[in-house]
Amino acid sequence: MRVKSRKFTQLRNAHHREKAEDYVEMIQDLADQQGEARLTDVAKRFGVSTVTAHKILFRLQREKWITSKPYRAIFLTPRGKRLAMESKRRHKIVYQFLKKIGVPEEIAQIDAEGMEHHVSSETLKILRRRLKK
Amino acid sequence: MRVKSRKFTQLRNAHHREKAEDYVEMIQDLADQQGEARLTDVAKRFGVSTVTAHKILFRLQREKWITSKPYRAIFLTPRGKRLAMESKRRHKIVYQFLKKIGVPEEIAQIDAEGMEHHVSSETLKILRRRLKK
DNA sequence: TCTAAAATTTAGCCTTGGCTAAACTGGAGC
DNA sequence: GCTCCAGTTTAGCCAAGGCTAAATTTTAGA
Ligand SMILES: [Mn+2]
Ligand SMILES: [Mn+2]
Ligand SMILES: [Mn+2]
Ligand SMILES: [Mn+2]
Repeated sequence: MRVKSRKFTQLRNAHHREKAEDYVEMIQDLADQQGEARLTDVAKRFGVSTVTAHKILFRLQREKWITSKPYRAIFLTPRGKRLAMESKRRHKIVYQFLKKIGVPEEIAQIDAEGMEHHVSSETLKILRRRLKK
Repeated sequence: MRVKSRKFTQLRNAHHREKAEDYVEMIQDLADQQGEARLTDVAKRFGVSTVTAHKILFRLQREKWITSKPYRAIFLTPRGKRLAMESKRRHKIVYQFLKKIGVPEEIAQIDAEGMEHHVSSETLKILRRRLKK
């Protein structure tokens, strides 16, 4: 009986992980594109205030996904790098799958940004297999 | 430039709508299955305390998705009924699509519970078309 | 070098959605 | 009709993630 509610519990957990996934992914992108990730750029790309971004980054530092010294750039920990790679891979597969079945690029981008966090590894495997065909 | 961040804004909006969608869907289910939706059953099915469910239902009432009198059952407004129907339809299509491409039932249930809220009407149309084939 | 602008941090506010403890109410059953 | 119990509500706590205003630090340019 209580098993019925498990999917909602997992949904709540997914939402807790979401911010971490999107942020480490973004930090990796910025490091690749600009050499380093700065708070201002992170905030700009997410469309939030620097204060909000700063608070989220503070939590991510506490949770050991990133490191940074006051007023300096942000770096991924090894653990953070791993999460970034996995997240980017998942993101790309979901996005490409959507495009493959005929979703317009812009819409695929929006949908993938949300869907990616709710795709299990089992489902991901199946999407990837379809993508290769 | 600021356009780049739109997908994240939409993601945040989707998360605000999520609880409303899942709750009205559940209220409709309970009404169908037990004649009426009671707070205790709603809380049980979501795996949260009655206090949490009560607070969420209070907000949904404020936002005119539901009505209820103190210590009484919960009812959907016309607007709430419409949202429940649309949500259930979207949920079903996503779930069935996942099963169709080979995702095991239990996993499809979990993934669909999260993914459904991030599937645009354009993507939904495409999933439905594939489902019919 | 010094100063002003830009970047970052801090303070303090709000809403949502979690929780436990405790109070209250309606109704079932004696 | 009364009692008591299950169901509901209220009070009060917490964390996350949104904001603006203000303080602080870094850095670029004259
Ligand atoms: Mn995302
Ligand atoms: Mn649903
Ligand atoms: Mn759902
Ligand atoms: Mn989500």
